[in-house]
Amino acid sequence: MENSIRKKFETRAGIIKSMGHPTRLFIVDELSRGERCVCELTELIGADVSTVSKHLTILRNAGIVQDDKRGSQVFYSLTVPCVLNFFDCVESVLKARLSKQMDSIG
Amino acid sequence: MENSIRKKFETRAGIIKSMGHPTRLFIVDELSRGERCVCELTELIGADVSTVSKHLTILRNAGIVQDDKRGSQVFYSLTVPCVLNFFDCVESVLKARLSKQMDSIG
DNA sequence: TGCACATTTGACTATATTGCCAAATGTGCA
DNA sequence: TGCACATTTGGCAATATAGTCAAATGTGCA
Repeated sequence: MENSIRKKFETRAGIIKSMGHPTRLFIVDELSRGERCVCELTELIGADVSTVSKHLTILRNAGIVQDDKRGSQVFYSLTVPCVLNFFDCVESVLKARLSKQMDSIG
Repeated sequence: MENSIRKKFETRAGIIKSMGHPTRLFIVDELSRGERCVCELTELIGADVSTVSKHLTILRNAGIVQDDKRGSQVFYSLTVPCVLNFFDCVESVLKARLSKQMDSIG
């Protein structure tokens, strides 16, 4: 694969990869219903704040979320709504997976 | 996070994660133009066949691609066309990232 | 059967990711 | 200033992932 092509796919894969983690996908899902501060997300996820913060950093670096510091809190929100389409497609994949399973059982 | 919720996001993140690798994203892109055998993909990617085969296994297990063995060759194709929407959204994210950069430069 | 070709699998090393704790940083307020 | 709270960062151990080579498997054909 030519180098500029490889770079192109590295950049794009990086964006997708940032959502390829259960906690981060949960965050995206949660932010689809509005902005949330780190403390709210931490409460919902039930992990260490530092862990949540790092996941948010990964999503921010990818460009999936943006942060808004207000007072001592930091509110995160989605930068681009289209990431929600991922969920629909993932459901299609799951559906296709199931019908394949059915076929194999007969 | 409750256990059934965690599992739900693990399953879905796994599907997304399978596309979060440059080579695998390239494969998805290439398959959007029709089925390809392992040898063709290997040629295009320029990596070891075994590496390509393993990437294809990951995509197959995720449910993104399906294989069709014909003779001594194995042809891969997309199971669900909607994964191509990912590309459009990724471009939006890149665009948003760029305009943010512009803003920060002023 | 035996050979050429296509693909997968196993074993291994190198590298990357994750999560936790502790410490640092930043903010508002008494 | 000093304290409480929110968040980020650094360091570290456990785990997961990626790539390579060698070997195994499967197919078609002479």
